[in-house]
Amino acid sequence: MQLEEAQEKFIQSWGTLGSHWGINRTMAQVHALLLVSAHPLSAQQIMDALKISSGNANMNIRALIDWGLVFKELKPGERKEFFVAEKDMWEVVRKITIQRKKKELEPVIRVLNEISEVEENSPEAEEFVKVVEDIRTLAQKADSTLEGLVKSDQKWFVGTFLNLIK
Amino acid sequence: MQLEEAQEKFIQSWGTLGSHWGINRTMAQVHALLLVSAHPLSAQQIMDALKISSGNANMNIRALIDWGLVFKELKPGERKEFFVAEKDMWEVVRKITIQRKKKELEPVIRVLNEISEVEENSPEAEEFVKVVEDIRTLAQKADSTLEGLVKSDQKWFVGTFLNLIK
DNA sequence: TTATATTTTCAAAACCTTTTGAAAGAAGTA
DNA sequence: TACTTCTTTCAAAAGGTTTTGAAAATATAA
Repeated sequence: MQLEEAQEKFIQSWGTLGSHWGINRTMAQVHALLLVSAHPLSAQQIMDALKISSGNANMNIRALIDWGLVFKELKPGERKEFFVAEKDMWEVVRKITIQRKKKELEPVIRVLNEISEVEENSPEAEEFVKVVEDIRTLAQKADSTLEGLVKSDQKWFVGTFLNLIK
Repeated sequence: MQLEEAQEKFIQSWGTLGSHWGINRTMAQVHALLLVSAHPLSAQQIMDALKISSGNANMNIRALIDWGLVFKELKPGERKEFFVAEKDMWEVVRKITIQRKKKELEPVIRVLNEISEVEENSPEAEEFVKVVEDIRTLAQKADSTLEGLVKSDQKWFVGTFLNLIK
């Protein structure tokens, strides 16, 4: 397979994966493009490569920067900005985990805490509390696990931790 | 807080979480409704409770059954079908993991395997292969981890495993 | 068989998210 | 200052997904 074809496939595939992961398709494609680029790219180059508008490019580049997945790079003498991707995949996983934990898991845990204080004055209410407590336990465990993952380093995770689970 | 208000909040919250997890909002709400119902519900009761159409209810109930998150229950003497949710949260997590692994992770791994066979006849191609290999390693580790999670039982996971990561 | 209850299908409508591109803004240059 | 280049904004358009509800299909009972 030739390089260009492989890059194309990678960008498409990463875009699809991203769209299942709270990262929109284009955002993931921009990230993929920067991942496989040997050099930093300008907004214009990204627009051309992915055939997207300036507004779209700008919006998604900014979002990627917010997530910490892409960095600005200024070249001396050049007015325009260039962009590079975070290439350490462990960092990428960590940063996506941080965002999703904050946006998804934490709000649910807050609601679960709230509603587990329902008055247990009927069999239905007792049953309800049981279900909610069960979910809350699991959600808090998941939260700790992700917190641990975010804090751990890759060597330990891949080297030690994964051997335990298999 | 009163039971009804708490149930309402739970259903909304579960719906929001679901929509970030490859389960559409209504599908997650149906699941939530069944989770907090003390008794099996008919399609009509689900339609009334969530104020959704018959088509919508039917479609999402069927999807939940496909995922193994909801079961049909037939009552003697009753023509209509009743539905109950899988209430073991560990099973719920397992079943969602199975689906998402199959639909998202596995296809990406297939593409990564394919494109890592690109001809390494330039520095760009070598760089590309390095990035792809890196991702492939992580993806395969993630796959093993999830496979392990799917096969492990909750007691071990929550009791032993989680203490290691904190 | 016919009548009735229930489930399923699917095209159209509603809804939500993403993308576009023109215009405005910002920043450097002459 | 005015000019050029690049970035950002945002209302409208496009695109995608979900929902509706009438009609068709299915199942049971009489």
